[in-house]
Amino acid sequence: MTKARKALIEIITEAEAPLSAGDIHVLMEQRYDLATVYRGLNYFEKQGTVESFTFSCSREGTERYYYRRAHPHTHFFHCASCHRFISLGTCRLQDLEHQLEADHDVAIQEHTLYFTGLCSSCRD
Amino acid sequence: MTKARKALIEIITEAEAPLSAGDIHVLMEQRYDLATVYRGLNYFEKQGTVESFTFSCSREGTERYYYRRAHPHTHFFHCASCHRFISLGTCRLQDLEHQLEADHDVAIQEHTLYFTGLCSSCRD
DNA sequence: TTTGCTGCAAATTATTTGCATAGTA
DNA sequence: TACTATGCAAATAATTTGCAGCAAA
Repeated sequence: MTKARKALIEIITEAEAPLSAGDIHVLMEQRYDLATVYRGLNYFEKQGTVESFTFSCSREGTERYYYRRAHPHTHFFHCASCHRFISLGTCRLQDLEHQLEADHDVAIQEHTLYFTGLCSSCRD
Repeated sequence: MTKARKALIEIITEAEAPLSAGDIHVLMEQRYDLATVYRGLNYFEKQGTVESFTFSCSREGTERYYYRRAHPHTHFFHCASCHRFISLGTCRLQDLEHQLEADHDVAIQEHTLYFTGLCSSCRD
């Protein structure tokens, strides 16, 4: 475990919302190369410590966002106005997943789910 | 409505699975420029005729996949072995969405959901 | 010492855009 | 005719990779 990876996983663990590679690079005060950030993210994702989803937002463009994996894992809501992510607590898709497996004869291993809309502050 | 857009929406409408811009370009036998395909896709997505999600697959890399919007809309399962998309019928997230709106005080406008795993042929 | 990580720079790839031309209403 | 889409080529931007040097075990 190198300094760069320690810093990386610490930042992800303490973040309350998913972060892009660029976000993390900035939070590290650019002490490590962007390529190092990407390699670290891929490493942790392969380990299963981190998971990610690709998200498009008019302001930020399309980027991959990374967050610490929990069990059961978490999904996020993205506010289209203030562009913040809000954690929606633990995943509630188990029942649906089992129904879909039965109905369509597939074995589901993973899913990606996120929501967009307006948060309470931006709705008013 | 131009020829290029007619061809584009016809291909998407007849496809049983989401297609990438590259897929569509090939299905058009490259009669139209890739830039034209992208512009057409953005046009139809803004119209609400088409929707899309960004999907990463080891074989294909990260690409945006487009499909015809239905009401209620559809989600897809992607087989990690044969790399085919399977439609999972109409969306069953309404109840969960309302629960989440109540629990987290947000107004959900959209969601993105897809599953990965093994299809029945590849599971054996 | 040996293996694997990092920095740097360059490559890759999906997607977008500027501009002149062609097509549509 | 007037407006908008298309083709082509170049630009963007996120992410990956080769290679040489450095750090960790």
